[in-house]
Amino acid sequence: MFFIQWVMIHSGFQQSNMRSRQASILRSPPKQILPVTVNNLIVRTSDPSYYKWTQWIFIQLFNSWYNPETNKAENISTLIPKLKNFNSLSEKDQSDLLLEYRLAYLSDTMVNWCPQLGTVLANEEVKDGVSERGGFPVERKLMKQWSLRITAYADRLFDLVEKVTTPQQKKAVEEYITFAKNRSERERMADVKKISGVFTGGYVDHPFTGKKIPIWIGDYVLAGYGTGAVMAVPGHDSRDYAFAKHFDLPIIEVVQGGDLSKESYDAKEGKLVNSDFLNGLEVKDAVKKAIAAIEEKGLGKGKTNFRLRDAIFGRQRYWGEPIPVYYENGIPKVLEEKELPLVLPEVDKYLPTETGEPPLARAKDWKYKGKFEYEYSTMPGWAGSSWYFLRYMDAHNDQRFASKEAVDYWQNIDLYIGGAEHSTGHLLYVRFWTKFLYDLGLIPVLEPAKKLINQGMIQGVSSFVYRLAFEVTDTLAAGPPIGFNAWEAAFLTLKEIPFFISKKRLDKSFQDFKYQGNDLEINEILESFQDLFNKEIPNFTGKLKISRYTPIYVDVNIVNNNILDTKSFQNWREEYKNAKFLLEENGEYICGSEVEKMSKSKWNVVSPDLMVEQYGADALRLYEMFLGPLELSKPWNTNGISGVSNFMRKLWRLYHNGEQFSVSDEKASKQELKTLHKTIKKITYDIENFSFNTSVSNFMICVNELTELKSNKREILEPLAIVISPYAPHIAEELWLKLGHKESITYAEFPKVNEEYLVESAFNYPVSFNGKTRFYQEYDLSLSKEDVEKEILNNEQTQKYLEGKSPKKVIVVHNRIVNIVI
RNA sequence: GCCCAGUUGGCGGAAUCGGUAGACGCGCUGGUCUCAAACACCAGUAGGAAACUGUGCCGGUUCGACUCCGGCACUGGGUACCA
Repeated sequence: MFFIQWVMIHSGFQQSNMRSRQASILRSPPKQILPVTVNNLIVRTSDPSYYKWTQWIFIQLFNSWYNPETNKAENISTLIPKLKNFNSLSEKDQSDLLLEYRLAYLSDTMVNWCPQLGTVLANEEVKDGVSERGGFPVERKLMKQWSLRITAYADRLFDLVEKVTTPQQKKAVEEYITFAKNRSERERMADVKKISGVFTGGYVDHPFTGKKIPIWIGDYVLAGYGTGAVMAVPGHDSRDYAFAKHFDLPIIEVVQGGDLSKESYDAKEGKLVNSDFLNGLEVKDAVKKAIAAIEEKGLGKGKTNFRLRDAIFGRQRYWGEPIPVYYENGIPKVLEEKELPLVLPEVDKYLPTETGEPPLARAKDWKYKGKFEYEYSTMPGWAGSSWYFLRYMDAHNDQRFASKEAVDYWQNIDLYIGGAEHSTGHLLYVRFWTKFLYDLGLIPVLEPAKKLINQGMIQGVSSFVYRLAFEVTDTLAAGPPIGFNAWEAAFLTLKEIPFFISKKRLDKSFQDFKYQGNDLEINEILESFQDLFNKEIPNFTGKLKISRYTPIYVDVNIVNNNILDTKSFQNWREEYKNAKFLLEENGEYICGSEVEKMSKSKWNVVSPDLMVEQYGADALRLYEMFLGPLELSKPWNTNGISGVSNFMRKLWRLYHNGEQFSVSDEKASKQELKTLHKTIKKITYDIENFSFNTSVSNFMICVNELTELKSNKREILEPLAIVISPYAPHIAEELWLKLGHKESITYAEFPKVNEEYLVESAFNYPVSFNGKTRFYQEYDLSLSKEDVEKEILNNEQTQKYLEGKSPKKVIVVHNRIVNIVI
């Protein structure tokens, strides 16, 4: 099923870019890969008939608060009686007060504001304090933003005991609750080498020993961490340790196991020492006991702190669902259900206004009831995707997000497969919205999915070329003065003729982007470039100096095995048409490479379309599975696809004699049945365990064995087609029709294993000495453990390895292994 | 920095409960077919002459460790406005 989402533009000014991105998303994955296309189940979150309900859910969030007593979301009306003097407040004050409780609320949040672009930037769009696009300064700015009170659900998002969960989900939950802190703090944390800090002059009393402890401020401490308690463990935290060493502060060992004169002991394992009533306890127990003791003394209370922050819900972009809010005298109010959807208004440009308001502020006469301003920010990309699993259940309902019958019937997703990179954002919000809708009694489930698998991502292999930067020296000093034109030409040449150095040669001469030393290699480089240079400008007398190099992403489609096609490179971009290269001795230009996420900006995207054209959709499907475990990330490499393609040809041949379809109705042999049932057993196991890569291997083994047996029996080939159909649906369907069936193979029953065919009569024992396998010995399965032991000790080869000694111990694991300890 | 995952031949990977390391495929080498090439087919392919050694590194548990435990290194992902 397809899921088409908003495509956001990065920064307002690239509409054409936006169109191409949208197109590329529509194109991939190639729809032939999917066995079934259910056209009426396409869900577009950008379609008003869909986002009407996204807006509707937002209104429910606005109208709700989280009741800590019942531990669930409730309508805001149940809150009002609990608020003192609520009715005597002004309308504005009432609104402000309620906003402090609503699950969708306006708040002041810190954002990366770029005044020149007039927009808020993602952290990843900010590099070294300037915008990635355009290099404009970025400042941290406090902004009124719509936010969702996801923290109200922190306990429940983290609470794994709550009804449904799987180990995978637990893992995912842990990923959700990741560290939250703002950028400047992160930058300070990253800079751990610098140790700076100061004694404040103040002291605190130790709650248990009563000793006075001086308070220092360190740069590496997070401002938001903890709640006012003073904490430092110089013996057992490497940063605290470095800090204490630097300022010569006392370091007291409290956990045994390290050597504090040399380094900190950070491991949280070991017995406590120098800790009064905690001495002798393990760290875990000591923490519990210390918290209990603090509570007993009335000094504090144990509390679990979640590293979760409320989710900012407003975006200063055009492409997104309008937030169904208008302002009446500065008071935010939501639309009524019958007024939905609030559709995106037309604007002249997808740019912020001159005064820095979001693009929606450009819309002419876009006012609620003709007089009240709408909210100008839009919803983030994840808004629509936070509930689309529900819409699939009833995609065309215009009365409700999905009918009650549908949500009761379908419940939740059986299996959610998504990349780990989605865990933090998307999944967190889906689970939050699901719990919220459950609280309101709108859906019967607490979790969007019964099971969750984090599939690995197919990564790209980026290639780099290295451009050298030169300086011209001695232009005036050398010989007769050269004319202005020659001098200018030199600079133009440097600009217009980019010089690229091959990776291996680069590695010999450069470190950390800087040219190191004046070795032979680099002189050679200079000479060869000087030659090129002098050819370009005959009367040039200046000297070249290499200053540094810059790695540049190069389109992977013109690189093969790290070797650059230099001709194609020159044609790739106008600015490189005069490019010169310093090659390896064998005349090749070697590129640098790195494995990373596929991304247009990294020029490492390979499209599967070509693969489908060349090998077919089944081969691509099989190959993708064959690449490795579902949960592992790996770089996309098409080198092995011919293997699965060959396999499919062999499979086809089993059912054919030359061009002719040929399947016999003879009884299958024991051997053939064994091969078939072995395969059924393995594939059944693999499907249950999502181990699709080994399935493909086993189909190959099966087809190889059947080819060997020259098997073309219907009794074998018919079940085989069914077993393979989930993996290679197109070819299986075609074979199925040729086998004479009228109905699609999709409806055929999956064959069951018959263990009878798999029974063996003997086992070939690996015989090992001190754990090393030396030879094999076959024994009948009926032989008991004791008999095997007796037999093996009398074995001629055993005697050879024993060299006359008598074994200390003989271990026989029945039908598994023999190990003799000498 | 913090959180998560991974590291096995030339390459992708297999080994299901602690019990035969390298299944299957790619690549490579040699051969058959061909005037030749491609395709196809056959054989070999962790290293080493061998004894043996080998699953990122150091240590531990065990008769036995890719698998379990402790520590470390490196790579990838996330870190909240890419979705």
